[in-house]
Amino acid sequence: MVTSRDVAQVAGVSQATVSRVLRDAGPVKAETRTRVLEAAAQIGYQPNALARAMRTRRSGTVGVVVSHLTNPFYPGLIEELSAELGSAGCRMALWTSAGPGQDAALEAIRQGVLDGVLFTAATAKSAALREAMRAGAPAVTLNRAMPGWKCDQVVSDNRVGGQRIARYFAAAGHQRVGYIGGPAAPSTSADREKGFLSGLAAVGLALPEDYRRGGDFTYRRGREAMRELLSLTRPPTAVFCVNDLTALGALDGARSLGRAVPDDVWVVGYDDIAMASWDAFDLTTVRQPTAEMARIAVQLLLARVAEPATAPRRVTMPAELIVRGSTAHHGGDEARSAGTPPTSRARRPAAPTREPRLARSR
Amino acid sequence: MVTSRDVAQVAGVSQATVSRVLRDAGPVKAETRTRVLEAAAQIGYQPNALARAMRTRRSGTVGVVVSHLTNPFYPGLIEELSAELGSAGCRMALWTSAGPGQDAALEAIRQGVLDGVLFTAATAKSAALREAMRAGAPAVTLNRAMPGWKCDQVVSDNRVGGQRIARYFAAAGHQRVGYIGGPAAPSTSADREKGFLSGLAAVGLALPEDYRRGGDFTYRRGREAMRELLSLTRPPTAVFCVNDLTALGALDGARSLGRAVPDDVWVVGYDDIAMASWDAFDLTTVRQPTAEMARIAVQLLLARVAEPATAPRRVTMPAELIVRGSTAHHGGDEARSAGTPPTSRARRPAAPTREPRLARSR
DNA sequence: GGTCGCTATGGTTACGTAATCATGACTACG
DNA sequence: CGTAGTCATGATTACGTAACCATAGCGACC
Repeated sequence: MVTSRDVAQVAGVSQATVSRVLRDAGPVKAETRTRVLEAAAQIGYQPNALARAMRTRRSGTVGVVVSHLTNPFYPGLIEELSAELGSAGCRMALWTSAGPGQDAALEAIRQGVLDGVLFTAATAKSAALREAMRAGAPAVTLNRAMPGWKCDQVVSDNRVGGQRIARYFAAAGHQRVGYIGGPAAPSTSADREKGFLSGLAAVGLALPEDYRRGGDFTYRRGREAMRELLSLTRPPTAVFCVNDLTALGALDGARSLGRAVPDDVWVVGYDDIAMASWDAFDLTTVRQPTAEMARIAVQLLLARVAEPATAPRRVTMPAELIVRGSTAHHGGDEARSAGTPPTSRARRPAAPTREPRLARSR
Repeated sequence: MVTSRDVAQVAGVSQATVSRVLRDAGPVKAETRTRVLEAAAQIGYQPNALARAMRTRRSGTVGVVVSHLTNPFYPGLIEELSAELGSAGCRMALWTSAGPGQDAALEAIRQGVLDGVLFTAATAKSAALREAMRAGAPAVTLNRAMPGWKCDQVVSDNRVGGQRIARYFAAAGHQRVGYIGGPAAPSTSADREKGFLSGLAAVGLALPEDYRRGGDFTYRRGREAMRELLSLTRPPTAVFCVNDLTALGALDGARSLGRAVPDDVWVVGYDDIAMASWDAFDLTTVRQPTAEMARIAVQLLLARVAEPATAPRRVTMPAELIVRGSTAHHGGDEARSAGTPPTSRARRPAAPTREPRLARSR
């Protein structure tokens, strides 16, 4: 391994001067500087990041914890985080909270490997996480509101998002609306549900227990839950699903029973994952400004790493309703007046009737 | 920060003894050991991973480079890699090769931050990568065959996978078959295409230029390419798409022109991503043993980190045809009798060219 | 009973860098 | 012309751990 001492020897200066040149810190004569840089290039010197990290107590690595990568919402977010961290000169260590991911990330931070952690899967459940944040570990929760927690938080306004869908349904004249939810712990599902319920209440609609199904953010559960809803004697005519994956399952569930979307039932999701705009689904959904959120989360985290003592900050971003073919068909006019930006009104193909697919051949 | 010296002081021993106890190395009296462990627990000692890494020249972090996370094939792979690395006590640093990902990973390895790198997006294009491997950087390519490269490689048999689909089409009596490919550089698309072509040739079928479209692994391009194919005066009756994402686009493209799948046209993909089994697609595809591949890749990499001088190894795994509704419907009987019976034969022990050694120790 | 060999431990150093301290040369200024 | 201040640089130390070396104690064996 070639070290800064080797560079110093070749350039005929001391190691301290090499360090000064490479960090661009402290006074150094222009001629010396070029001599050092040339020597470094000549012998192919690469500073040892570990030694540097140990001395500066900054590793240049940030941890990211996601719940399930198989929910396509996260890969998109991670790509944006990756780009953002990369342009800030940081590396990204990734954990999935399935398994010991959260704890492993916290351990890494205690061991000095990480400068900070971005949690995209935090819930109030984790005692370890709570303790770490109380202890002042540089952490930001992204896409999770942690009321009363001593950490930076970046979320989009899930409550308003839910409310908006309730108003949208009501404005289109739906009387029987359904809801397929998510796990209780994550703030995203809780807030979307609260918003949806309060929005319904505001326009005088109820959500009977029958029209309300639990879920787990998965396609499979969405499909199943929709089949349950549509098997009721008076099924809902519009269903809000807590996320897109659930909604895509719900779409397929409806079709599997021969119901047409949106003619027989409206389906709305949340997240605007890439698949939502595919022909096969053409899903109305709510888009969070993920790129912006990722950017802010990284900024907050790096700022906290640089200045750990500042008061926790919380940033809430607006969400945007994206109207597509899974709702717009019938009652389109009322819908549009309900406060949807005109840009997001999707091109609606005339004859979208998607026939239910034939059964599996097995 | 609490250090091993603090532990030593509390336990009334030397720092060297603390180190011995915590690494479980060297002789230590049982009583001393418990005293040290108690002291460590009492003052909440966590070994500093950076200092340890610097001393041992092993960081415990492995880099993973993927091309695009938005191709759902990769998230699945990453989850498996993450689990595998986690159970080996390693952390995972992630880069996407969009942007300077590859180079950043190589830089990290030179800087001592990484013990090794798993490349899932390598192509022969990257001079930096080639040079790094020639220089002996511990690296494994996963899902990429790099003929002549001096590095460990784990792939599934993409050529045989392509061949199998050709035989499957021919056995079902298809005369006009189409192909939607991928970029030229990755070995996956190249090998699948070669296999498909040679398989067609073997059964006396041709693939006219008209029936052959380039692609880029995306849904959008699959849709577009399928619409092109189906707009021909004599369109193909069966289309093989280089990966599932392309195939899902192709499915939607066919439907957007009012063609029924599989009655009007068969569609086959490659990868068996989660969505392939969704109702809306029900896609026939080829499944690679990704979990196994991930496991072997991690083993190979860790083995090479431990013993860098060994000769590069290459492991090829068999792939399995998964028949679903996007093909089996018409001519299902011929297909099944003459071609590849669904699971039984597909899982035929095709004898990996190299035995996966190193059984899991769990 | 002296030497060998093993156990258990402490002292010391090395890893490669950044930060601190020290020093000499030079400039500015009264 | 003397002194204060800045510039450019070298010497030294510290970061926290693991590895190496030294040594004391102790039993065994011929």
